[in-house]
Formats: sequence, structure tokens, C-alpha cells
Amino acid sequence: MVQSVSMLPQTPVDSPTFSPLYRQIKDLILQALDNGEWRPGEAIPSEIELAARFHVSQGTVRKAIDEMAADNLLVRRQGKGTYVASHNDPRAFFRFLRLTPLAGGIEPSKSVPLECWRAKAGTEAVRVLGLKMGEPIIIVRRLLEFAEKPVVVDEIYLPGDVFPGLTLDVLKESTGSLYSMFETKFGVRMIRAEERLRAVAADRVSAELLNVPEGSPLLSVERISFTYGDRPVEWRRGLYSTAEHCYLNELS
Amino acid sequence: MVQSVSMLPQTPVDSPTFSPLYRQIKDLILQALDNGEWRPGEAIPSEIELAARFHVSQGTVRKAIDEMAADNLLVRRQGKGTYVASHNDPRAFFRFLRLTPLAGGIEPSKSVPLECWRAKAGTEAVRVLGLKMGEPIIIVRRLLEFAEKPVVVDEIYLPGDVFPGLTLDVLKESTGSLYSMFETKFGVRMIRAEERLRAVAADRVSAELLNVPEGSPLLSVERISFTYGDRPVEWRRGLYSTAEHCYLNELS
DNA sequence: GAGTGGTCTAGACCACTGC
DNA sequence: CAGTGGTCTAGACCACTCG
Repeated sequence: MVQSVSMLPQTPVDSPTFSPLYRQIKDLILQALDNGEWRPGEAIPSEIELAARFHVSQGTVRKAIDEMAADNLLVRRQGKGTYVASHNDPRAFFRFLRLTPLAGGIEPSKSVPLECWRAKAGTEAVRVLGLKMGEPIIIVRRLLEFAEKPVVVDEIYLPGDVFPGLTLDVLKESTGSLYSMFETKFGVRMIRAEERLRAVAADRVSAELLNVPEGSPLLSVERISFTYGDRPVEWRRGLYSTAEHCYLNELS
Repeated sequence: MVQSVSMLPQTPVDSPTFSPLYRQIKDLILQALDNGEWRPGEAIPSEIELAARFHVSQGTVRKAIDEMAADNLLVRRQGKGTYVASHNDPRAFFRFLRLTPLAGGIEPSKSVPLECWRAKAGTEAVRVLGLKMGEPIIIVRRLLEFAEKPVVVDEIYLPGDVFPGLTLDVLKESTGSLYSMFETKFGVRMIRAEERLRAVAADRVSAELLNVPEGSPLLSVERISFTYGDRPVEWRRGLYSTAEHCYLNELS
């Protein structure tokens, strides 16, 4: 078998950069995902079908899918098929939220939208979200409650073009996680994020919302989230009250 | 080929819990690593040799090694061999230290040991390090500097039995990372850690050491580190000054 | 050139799911 | 039962490293 799939209709390119076949297959599947060929939660074709489609062996497709499953892009289910990972999946709810009660256990959480307005991208949004100056952005402020108590205040910046029709009402109506809603209502799937953590003193407004004294230490979490193709589509800054919760991180 | 390697000298057990062959091989290799059959930085036998040793195909050994490489336990080097991962490897230096300058770039860092004394395990050490009440522990206090400026104060708790002969002098003499030294001098390799982050107010002592006002917000990072077999061998609490640095985390 | 890991294939069989 | 992913094997060839 040739070291290139350039003869396939999907990639008529004769790339000068060589990569193993399974990686080319991975890119093709990735592209199909990006194009929305299969929606989150749906099954993708079986390994045998994909092998036929791309004219490679099942083993090669398998290796491509293995990597994508490791990247949390796909989910394998033995005996059933391979599915597009979704934030609607209960197991993915806390994938991006590392907050956990100090006293162990699991607490019911709730997102409380406070405000939602539109603005024009300033230098910050331009830099982080890769927009052009003055492009429309949406700003959301919301509270995250654990066990009925406020623990996080978030300020979320979104590219307006990507989330048309997002309003406070839409936010209030939606249940489940924000990313789950983004996926269902706007077809935007977050697959990766970078977080920058610092300790800061609570300003007056945040202190009131979180029910802590002004000036008390809060965990500041800035997050940039990316969709397919490493395109940034969300910037958010959260202030976490770590009186009764902590940010849990696994290093390996 | 049979679904069990129970006939091998290494595992004369006829376990009732079934696991795929490659996972049994993985466990055997893990066990060999734990036993110190190959030291960090050394090459392990080639895939073909291991296949012969365990009476399985090269592909099965490959899959076991693949997983261990993904776990950062082994490092593959094409054309050379597979090596036991080591904290002496420059690429691993910052594996457990997520601190990075706000202004980007890389700064030279230095560990400054302050104190080192012995004590008996209290309830905390017993719980976290799995010791028995009163067993010897070692406590280290040290400062971490970036670009000649203090950024982190650490208090580190170690099981005394595991680090015999660890003194302030030993700490002062050693260059490189602490984990690198643990590996070289005590044969203890950290392979995984859990961190719990919170925001706290600077106490007087820490504030002085970090050169910040008392009461200013600091990032508190509690870490439990594990060696082979998920045995906890270090508990540390660090206070990070996040005035000019932040804790960077990748979510995926 | 010999030895290593890396890729790709083809085929057999197992384990799980759901009709 | 058919169809899916999961495991294991054997063999061919490639890419890289080093003497």
C-alpha cells in the first residue's frame, strides 16, 4: 500500500510533508467531524466501512480512531460502534470543570445566568479570540452554584458570529452545561482548553455575588476554549471561591 | 495463544480476573520497573527480546509499551530503543511544575533549601502518606526562585524510611530538580501526582519570604506524589506568588 | 550493515450489543 | 444471529541510529 492517500477524492493534495497513513486518515476523519458529517452523540461508520472508504486496512483505521479516542474526540463502545464525543454525555459534564468540594463527595451544581449583552471586540478579544477589531462579541455573566451556594462568577466572551441569537432568555431556558447547550443549539463543540490560574483579591461586586468579604482571596481562572482545528471560540474568566471547594488537577 | 501468561515464572498466579494479554505484559514490565530491574534513563530490552521472554508476539509487547509510553513511564526512541522515563531528562523538568511567567518566555529557576528536619508522623501524614502513627518523617522547607526572585515557598513531607540520610546539606549540594535528586540518590521515582489548588491569604512568614504584603492573595497548591504501584511518597504544600506568574493547565 | 522502533497488512478469533 | 469493536498473531517493509 502506498504511503499517501492523495488519490482519494477527499484529499487531492500531493503534500510534500510526509506523515503515516493512519495520521492522514485521522486528519480526514477530523475534517469530516469539522464539516459536521456526523453530529456529536451520533455513531460514525464502522471501522470496516471507513477502511473501504479510505482504501486502507481496518488496522490503519483502528489506529487513527485510537488516537482520536485518546484525544476525547471519539468514544468507542464495544459491540455498538464508535461515537462522536459530546458534552451531552453525562461523563463529560465535568471534563472542563475541575472544581470539587473539599469535603469530598458530589454536589448538585446549577448555572445561573445573570446578564448577556453584545459589544464590539476590543484589543483583548482580538488577541485571544482571533477576531478583527470591532467585530461583534457576546458577553455573558453567570453564577455557578454548588449545593445551592454561589461558588463561581464567570464572565464569558464569545464571538458574536458563532453564536447568533444567544440571549439571556436562551441561557435561562437551557438546562445542563453551557458547552452542552453550545453544541446542541449552535453546533459548536469545545474539544480543548487552556487555563491560567492566579490568586486575586475579591472586588466588591464579586465578593457580594459569592457571599465572601471584599478583598478575600479568590482563585482566578482564565480559560480559552478551542473547537476543531484549534480555533478559539470562547474566552472566560472565572472567580472561584475556594473556601469550601478546590481545583483538582491530575499531573502525569 | 492462550489468554493468560500464568505459566511464566514471573506470575505463577491463576487469577480469576481476566485481562487482555498485553495488559498482563504491561503489569509484568511495571513490576520489573518497580523492582529496579532497569533504572531510570536506562534502556529496557528490545521488543523482540521482551516478546521472547514473555512468549508473546512483538505486537502484544508493543501494545503494552505503547500504553506505558502514554503514561510517561517509558520513552520510545526510534532506532535506539525504549528507555525508562527519568526526571533527569530535561524534557521532564517541568512536568510537575505548571508555573509559567505571565509575560511568556522561559526563566531560569533555582531551588533554595531553607530547612530540613525530622519529626514523627501525625494524623495528617498518616492519612496522606499512608504511614503509621509516629513513624519518622522528614520535613523540608524551600524557596523556588524564578529569575532570581522568590515565587514559591514549599513545605515538603517525606516518609523518613524512604529517604534515609536526607539532610539540608544533601539538598544544598544537589542541582537540578528535587525529583531528579530523589531518583538518583534514593531510587524513588515519582510517576503521578494530584494537586489541589485554592486561593489563600499570605501569612506573615510566607509573605516575608515571597516579598509580598501580608494578607495578599497566594495560590495554595497541595500535592500528593506517587511512585510505582500508586504508593504516595510525598506530600507538599506550596504557596505561589501569582503577581508575575500563573499556573498553566491544559484541559482535554 | 545490523539493530531498533514505526507502519501497514491480512486473517483468525473473542467479547459485547441488540435484534 | 449478525455486526461491532477488542485482541493476538505473523510477516513485510520503512525510518532512524550508530558503529
